[in-house]
Amino acid sequence: MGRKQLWDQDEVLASAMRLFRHRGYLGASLRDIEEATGLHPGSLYRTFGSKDGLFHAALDAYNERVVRGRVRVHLLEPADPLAGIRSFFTSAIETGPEPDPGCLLTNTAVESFALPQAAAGVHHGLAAIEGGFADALTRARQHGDAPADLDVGTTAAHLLALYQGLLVLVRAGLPRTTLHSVTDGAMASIGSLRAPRKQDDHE
Amino acid sequence: MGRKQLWDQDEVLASAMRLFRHRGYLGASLRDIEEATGLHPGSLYRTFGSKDGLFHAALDAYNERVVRGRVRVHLLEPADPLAGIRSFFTSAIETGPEPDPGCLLTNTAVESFALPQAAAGVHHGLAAIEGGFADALTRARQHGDAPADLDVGTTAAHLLALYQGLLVLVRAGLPRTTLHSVTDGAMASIGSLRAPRKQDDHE
DNA sequence: TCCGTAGTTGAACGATTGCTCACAAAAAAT
DNA sequence: ATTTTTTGTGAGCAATCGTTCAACTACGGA
Repeated sequence: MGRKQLWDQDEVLASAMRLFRHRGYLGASLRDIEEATGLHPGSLYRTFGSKDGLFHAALDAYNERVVRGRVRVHLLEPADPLAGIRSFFTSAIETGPEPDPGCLLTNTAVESFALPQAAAGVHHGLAAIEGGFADALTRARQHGDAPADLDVGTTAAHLLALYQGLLVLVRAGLPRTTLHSVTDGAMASIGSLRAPRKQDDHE
Repeated sequence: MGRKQLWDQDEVLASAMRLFRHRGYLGASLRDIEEATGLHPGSLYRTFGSKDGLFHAALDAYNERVVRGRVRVHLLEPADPLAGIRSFFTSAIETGPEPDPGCLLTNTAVESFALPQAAAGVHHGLAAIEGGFADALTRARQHGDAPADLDVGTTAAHLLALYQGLLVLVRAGLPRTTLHSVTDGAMASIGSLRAPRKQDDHE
C-alpha cells in the first residue's frame, strides 16, 4: 500500500558517502546533501530522521561496502598476501578517476568530537582493516614469506597506524613519491616485529 | 599613539590553538572563539581580519611553538636519539592533564578541503617533524644505535606516517595498550629500511 | 471509484553562522 | 585641555544552518 519509493537507497548512501568523505560531516550542509543525493529534505528526514542519521547510515554502508570490500580484495583473497598488503597501500594513493582522496574512517576519527556516537562505527571499520592485516600476515607466515616468529597482532596494529597515517599524508597533498616510499617502508618493516618475548616498559 | 592593547596575542593564539585542535575549524564558531579567547569580535576582526586569518595565525603559532618545541625536546636535543623518538611517540599518547588528544596538523590535513590555503602551513609542520626524525636517525646511526646503511630519508617518512597514524588512532579513542604497541612497532621497524639500493617499481 | 496509506515536494521556521559598525574608552599628540 | 588615534564593546546584520510540515501525488485494497 502507498506510493513507491522513487530513489535507490544504495545510490543515495553512495553519494552521501562521497560527499561526507570529501567535505566532512560539518562541512556538508543539507543543501549540499540535497544536491549530491537528489533527495529533498522531507524524504531524507522521513527515512533517516536527521543529518546524523544519514551520516551513520552512510558510515555503516562505507564499512560494509568499501572497507570490507577493499579488505577482502587486497588482504583476504590474494594468493600472495604480501603483494596484497602492498596493493592495499598503493590503491589508497593511486585512486584513479576518483576526484578526492582519503578515507571516511580516518576523517571521522579526526572529526569525532563533533560526532561522539560515530565512535563505534569507526572502531568497527578500523578493526576490519586490522583483522585483514592479521589474516594476510598469518598466511604470509604460513607461506614462509614472513618470519615464523612474527608478532602478527602487533604488526597488524603497526600496519593499521601506518595506513591511517598514509591517508593523512594523502589528504595533506604530499607528493606521490613520498607516499610511495611510505608504502615501501611499510613492506620493509614487516618482519621486524618478532618474538612475543615479553617486553617490559612504561611502568 | 592610541590606546594600549589589553590582551596578550600569545595567550589568545594559545587558546585558539586549543579550541581549533579540539573542535576543528568548522566546529569552532566565533561565539566559541569569543568565549575561549575572551576576545570580542571587533578586536578579533581588527587584528586577524577573519576567522580564516585567526586560524592561520593559530596554525603558524602551533608550528612555531608546539611542533618545533616538541621536535627540539624529543628529537634534536636528547643524547640518546632512539629514546627521544620513543618519547616523541609516547608523549602523543600520554598527554597528561590536557583534556583532549590529537594534533592540529593532523586534523587540519584531514579538514583541508575546507581550508585550501592551510596546505602550506600543514606542509611546514610535517616537514619539521620529518626533519627531526631524520636528524635523530642520523645521530643514532653515528652512535651505532642504528644500522650503518639505514635509509634515513625513507625511514623518516615512514616514522612521520606512523606518527600521524598514531594520532588518528588516539583521536579515534583506541585503547592505550594498542597505541603503545604502535610505538613499539615504530621502534622495532627502525633498522628495517636499509640500502638505498635502487628500487624499481610502479612504472 | 473512492478511500487509506506511503512517498514527494519545497516553502518556511527559529536558531545560529561569520561578520560589521557605531559608539565608548583610553592613551599619545597638540 | 583639546584633538587625534587606537582599541574595546556588543547589538545587530544578512545569510545559512538543520529541521518541520502542509499540500500534493501515486499506489493498493474495498
